[in-house]
Amino acid sequence: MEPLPRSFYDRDTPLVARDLLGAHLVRTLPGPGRRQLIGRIVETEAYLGPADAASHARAGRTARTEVMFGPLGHAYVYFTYGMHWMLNVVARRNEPAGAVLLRSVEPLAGLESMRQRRTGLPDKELTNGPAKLCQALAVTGALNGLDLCDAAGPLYVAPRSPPSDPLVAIGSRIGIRNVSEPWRSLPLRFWIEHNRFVSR
DNA sequence: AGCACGATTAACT
DNA sequence: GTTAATCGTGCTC
Repeated sequence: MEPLPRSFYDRDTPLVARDLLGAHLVRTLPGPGRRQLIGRIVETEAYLGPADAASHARAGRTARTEVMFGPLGHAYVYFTYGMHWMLNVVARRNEPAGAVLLRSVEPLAGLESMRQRRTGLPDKELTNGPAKLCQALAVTGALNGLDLCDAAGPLYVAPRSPPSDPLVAIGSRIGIRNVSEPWRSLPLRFWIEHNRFVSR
């Protein structure tokens, strides 16, 4: 399947976050089988440039944030809470940095492999959170900086199919309670209404 | 060199 | 509803 073109990510970060809803996240596992795990993106958040107090980019250009200042459509994968990985896609326009956090996907293919990685948990908890989907799809820091516009690579993003627009709900971002206003309350979280794999 | 805290999760009362 | 787990990052001294 064709990946979303790099130009898709060359727009205001919130627009990209909204339009990623329904798109497919395709993870090709290493090894002879090249088994594919697929998740439909159902929840995202936009993180803007250095002015955004909730974004890691607030620290400016550092070793950690470097990817967010780099080429569009690449993966920003970071480690947090001493145990979790989070996956973002670099997207921005007229901003020095910007990325979309993928918060939840709906499992479409490779469920057996996801269950293996998420042992003992019910299917509805497989990928309904940013760290959960990384664990289910075997996304770690090894994929940081990866080009997500390359379908031959281990991870890429494909357009939604069918291409019809999903019903989108909008709210404030999660997990940033210590962040100053207005950043804490900006409507930068997007999810597909009524989807059962949205977090919370 | 030390420290506070985090774009979270799972388990618990 | 609360809390432990667990460590990289950025900031202060």
